[in-house]
Amino acid sequence: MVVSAVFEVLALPARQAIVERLREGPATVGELAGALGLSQPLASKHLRVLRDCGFVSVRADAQRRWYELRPEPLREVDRWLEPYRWMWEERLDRLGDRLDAMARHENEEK
Amino acid sequence: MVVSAVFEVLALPARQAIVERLREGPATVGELAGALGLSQPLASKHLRVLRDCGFVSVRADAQRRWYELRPEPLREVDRWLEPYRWMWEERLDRLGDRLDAMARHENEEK
DNA sequence: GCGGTATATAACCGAGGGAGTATGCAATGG
DNA sequence: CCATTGCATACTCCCTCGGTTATATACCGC
Repeated sequence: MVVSAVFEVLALPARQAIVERLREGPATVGELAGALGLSQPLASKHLRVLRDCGFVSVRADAQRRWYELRPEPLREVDRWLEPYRWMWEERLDRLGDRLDAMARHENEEK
Repeated sequence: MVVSAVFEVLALPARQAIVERLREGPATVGELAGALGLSQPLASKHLRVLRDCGFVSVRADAQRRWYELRPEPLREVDRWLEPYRWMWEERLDRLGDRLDAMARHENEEK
């Protein structure tokens, strides 16, 4: 999965809203459509895109489909962002601090 | 600046490539176009979009225009990502044992 | 000045994709 | 069984936007 595809998915406010709503927990198509003011087919279409990109997983329950948020695509964005963080995290503005951060990262990875 | 607009900018591989190239330091339009295989007008148009969204700033030097990466939009993405990080980061030790255990349980179910 | 360079912008075109409508289909519960 | 519910898909319309071409503007060296 290329990260630009992830950005493309999030570029649409409707899809971003779905992702944000799913942070609260799994939801069905009808719930999402109702909460976000989308028609049911449109919600289904967006969810299809989200599913194809790994943003969500589906679980069937009778006629209902429970969509759940998956971490991987957002994690990819997080990783893509990594080499830019020095631009706003002032703890790294000195060379010594960079090494310090690397050491901390090692520890955090357990 | 809405974060979905930031995502929209990065959704295009060409613009994402410009951003990545500018991580190495400022560059002129011609340099960027040459390095990324874009026509000059296209590079200018993408840079216009990037400028309108605060991704880059420009400095005039004779006929040259030096474009430089600005942190703010990417920082916005970083902030937007914040409430999702618990999904893949294990650093929940500060939230108490109960939440920590719940998160671990979630991960193991995958 | 004049040619050459570097960039921005306008005009135009074509494809892609978001949104609506209609339909198909499976599972449900009465 | 049959009407209803919940969802997915096909089809269509149409507008946005990426990309090319052409042109305008500003600045340099000579």
